[in-house]
Amino acid sequence: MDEVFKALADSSRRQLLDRLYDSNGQTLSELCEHLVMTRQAVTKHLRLLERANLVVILWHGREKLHYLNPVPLRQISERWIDKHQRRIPRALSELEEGLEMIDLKKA
Amino acid sequence: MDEVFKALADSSRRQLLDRLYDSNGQTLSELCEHLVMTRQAVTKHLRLLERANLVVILWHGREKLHYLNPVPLRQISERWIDKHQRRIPRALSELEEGLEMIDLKKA
DNA sequence: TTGACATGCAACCATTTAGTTGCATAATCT
DNA sequence: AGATTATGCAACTAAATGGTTGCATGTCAA
Repeated sequence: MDEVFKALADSSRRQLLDRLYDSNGQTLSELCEHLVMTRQAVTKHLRLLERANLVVILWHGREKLHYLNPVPLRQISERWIDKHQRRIPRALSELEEGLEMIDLKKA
Repeated sequence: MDEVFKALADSSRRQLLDRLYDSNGQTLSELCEHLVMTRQAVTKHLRLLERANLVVILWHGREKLHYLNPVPLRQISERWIDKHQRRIPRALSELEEGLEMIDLKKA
């Protein structure tokens, strides 16, 4: 799970995922086209995404095709994010309690 | 949104959020108790969480109380993660297409 | 009022990260 | 076969990150 969070931490990498979302199965060169950095930098980002299993690679001759794998995203949602999200009302009421407690002391 | 993803990238910080999930409104010292690093390191992590608005701080005398704020998590879910998650079936069929395309060429 | 406790601030350090440049290799096209 | 294209690999650099230590400050309690 750590690798997925780490992979998502960089906005260039999230951008790459977004570009694959728009058009899946792009080659490395295609992914580089609208980006400012060098191809080698993009390669490194994609390698991280691949390690985190967020992107799957298919070789087609000398071309490297990149496909999204949305499963790890579902996993971090299910295992972590949803848990915290479900507690929004409770967290807010606890914060309110905290505020009251402080004000009581002050009064 | 970037700050939230960055904040979540570190496992110590996710752990801190988990500890607040178990018991909201803890002081800095309390949060330090079961961790291996120094108080100052924890402070830095909490500062990042605060900047990302994942944690809200209430001062109570000399004590700093930390409360969860689950809203940013909901936001990154709504604005980013859900979008990608919703496309699981499509992403998988695109990957399949890719595989077929390659196999066709080979045959 | 003095001592203990909760926290902040600053300087420093090692590692990781995000990027670069330069060169090598392999597939494709003419 | 030769030129072009798609990619990989390695070495290097600057900046960010995660951690430390040492000392300062403010609050509480005896």
